[in-house]
Amino acid sequence: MRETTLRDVAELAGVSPRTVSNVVNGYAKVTDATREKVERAIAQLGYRPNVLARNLANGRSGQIVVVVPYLDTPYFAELLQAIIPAAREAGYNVLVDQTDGDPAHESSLVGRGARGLLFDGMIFSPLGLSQDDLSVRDPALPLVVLGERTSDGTFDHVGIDDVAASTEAVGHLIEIGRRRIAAIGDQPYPTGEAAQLRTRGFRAAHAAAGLPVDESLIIGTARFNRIDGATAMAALLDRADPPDAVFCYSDLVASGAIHTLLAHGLRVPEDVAIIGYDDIEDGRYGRPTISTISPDKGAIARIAVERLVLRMGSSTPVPGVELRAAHRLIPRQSTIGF
Amino acid sequence: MRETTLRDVAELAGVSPRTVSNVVNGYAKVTDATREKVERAIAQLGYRPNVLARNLANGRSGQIVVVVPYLDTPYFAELLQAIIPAAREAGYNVLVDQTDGDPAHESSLVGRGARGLLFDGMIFSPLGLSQDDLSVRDPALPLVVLGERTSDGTFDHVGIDDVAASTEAVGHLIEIGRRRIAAIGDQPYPTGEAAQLRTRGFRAAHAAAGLPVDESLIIGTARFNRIDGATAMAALLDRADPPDAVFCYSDLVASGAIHTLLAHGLRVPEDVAIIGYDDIEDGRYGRPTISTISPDKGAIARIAVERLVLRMGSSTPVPGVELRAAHRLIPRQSTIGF
DNA sequence: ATAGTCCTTTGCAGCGCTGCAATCGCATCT
DNA sequence: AGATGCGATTGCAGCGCTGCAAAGGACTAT
Repeated sequence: MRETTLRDVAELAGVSPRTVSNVVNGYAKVTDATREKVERAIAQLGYRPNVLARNLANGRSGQIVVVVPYLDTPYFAELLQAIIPAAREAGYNVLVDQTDGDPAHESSLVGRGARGLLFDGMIFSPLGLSQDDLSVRDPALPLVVLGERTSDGTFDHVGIDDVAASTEAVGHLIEIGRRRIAAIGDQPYPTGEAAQLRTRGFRAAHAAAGLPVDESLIIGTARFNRIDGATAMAALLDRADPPDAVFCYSDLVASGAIHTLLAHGLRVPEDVAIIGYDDIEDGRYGRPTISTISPDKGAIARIAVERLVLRMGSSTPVPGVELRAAHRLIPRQSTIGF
Repeated sequence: MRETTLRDVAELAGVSPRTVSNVVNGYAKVTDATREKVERAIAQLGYRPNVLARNLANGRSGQIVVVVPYLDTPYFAELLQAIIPAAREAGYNVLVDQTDGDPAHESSLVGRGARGLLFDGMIFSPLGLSQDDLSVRDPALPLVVLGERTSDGTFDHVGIDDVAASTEAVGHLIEIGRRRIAAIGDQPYPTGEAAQLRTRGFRAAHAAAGLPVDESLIIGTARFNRIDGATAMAALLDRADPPDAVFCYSDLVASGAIHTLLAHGLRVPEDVAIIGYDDIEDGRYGRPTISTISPDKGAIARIAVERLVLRMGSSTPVPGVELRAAHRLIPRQSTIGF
């Protein structure tokens, strides 16, 4: 049994298919009488537009793809959670893809031949991809990049001011009287741009307060996971001169660090104050709750979708811009106590 | 500038469009000579098939949608992480949707008129949806349901044997000598089927060991999050007779419970043993690592996709079946120590 | 040499919808 | 009455691809 088509509806309603199309799309001027007739026919036949055909006819798919490194990282999951409704509101469906941070996979996605025309645009949050890889992409694909990149002028970039945010975070630790402050999460290599910006903020805050930086307190980690935080914190505690505060490059790292501290019988924040980054939901409910830098995820999602829609709608190239979403410092129990 | 089409390639290669199509799709018999000619033309023009047109022509979109209640729940994120590659291997793209557990949203998705023909099938992990809601859905939509439901015969259901798994989990606690065992996560109302199965296993394990069940040790929670576990555990510790072990209905709940225990200066598992459910990544790296029931997520994903593909490919109704993926008990530090 | 066989290649038509521009019908104006 | 204007409706053609069945070509068998 065939699905009912526009033509079927038109026949029943006694109008042309084109008019039915107009009704369905709310186009143009249609008399109330005609509209009603058509709508009755639609209801009677249970007509549902064939999205595929519509897409082909007007050359767009109405879908955008959001590419993240890991779906199971709370930050990305929460971001996605914000992007999906924003995109839907703009009339787009969201396809999700994950790359596992694999550079090959990441560049195959932005590169030519991707997946044909299944999506009209892409919101991409690269991880293992360096700046160069982004430049060899298909220039026709509307692209908005999230995170710590800089636009080469052919795509938009949305992020928060990481250096400023990190400076605030560390400044907060200094303000509450801490003097031996560690940093967990540095990644001093090409694909570690995000981490490096945070390290820069770490230094800036020290400089602003006239404090020296103990380089040995900057601990590198391969990723920003709980286990990384837990391990790094354990290493810090093994030292003769453990820190009295730690700036963690993600809330997951902070969570791992806190875990280690509690397991060692230390108190947070009394013995060691901890501040994280990302403001994931877990951090709001743990014990202690985690002080953090909260990027405005709703704004990031909204801005990203808005820009992407703009790009997709334009027939001429849109110059790439740098866009900043707001962030704020949220002091919680892990720095200011109960 | 138009994208190059099949016709352009055909012209350049000096063959018919149909032959180019055959080459692109690896169809039928094509001479090596012809194939090579065509492939050269494709490369020269940078031709990419228009997926939209292909979809329209053969009446399928090549996409399936996976609907989960929350994207930011690790269990769902990990499941999705398994489903996406499995679907891709079968030639399908994955659309992701989340319902926030909202019954209205959930039923609008499975109901008629959903999103037209944008997806060929759906893998659905309902939460707030009761059995009845599932039955009023569009019968033409191939559907595979995950979790703790039972099929009404028009769709497939994939899950693990929750009662057996829960029985094993609690049996393990009994085996290591615990006698006052609590359960955190019960949901004694219509949409709490998953929870109820676990409670049933909890009772079964007690019965098998000839132990009485202390009803007051069965704690209900609204969701399966960390905060729920933390709160419930705190309540248990306030009692005059706290438990010596807890069966948590998810690893997140377990994680929250452990957090509370450590914060109270108690030791896990020495003072209180904890076992979770889901085997999420966090549980493998925390401290202590969390003993858990590990559903074979890879198998769930594979089976779900396989069945869905079968349904989508069949023109006649496929009877719905109940499918079970394997699970296993993984004892870790939170029950057997370091 | 002719018929028969088998494999490769082709042409046609159409998936269901929409952009475009033409057309129709009606009311208003001179 | 005829001309003019304007909004509502329509027809055409085509988006780019594939299913189908038939045509073509090369080769073998008689």
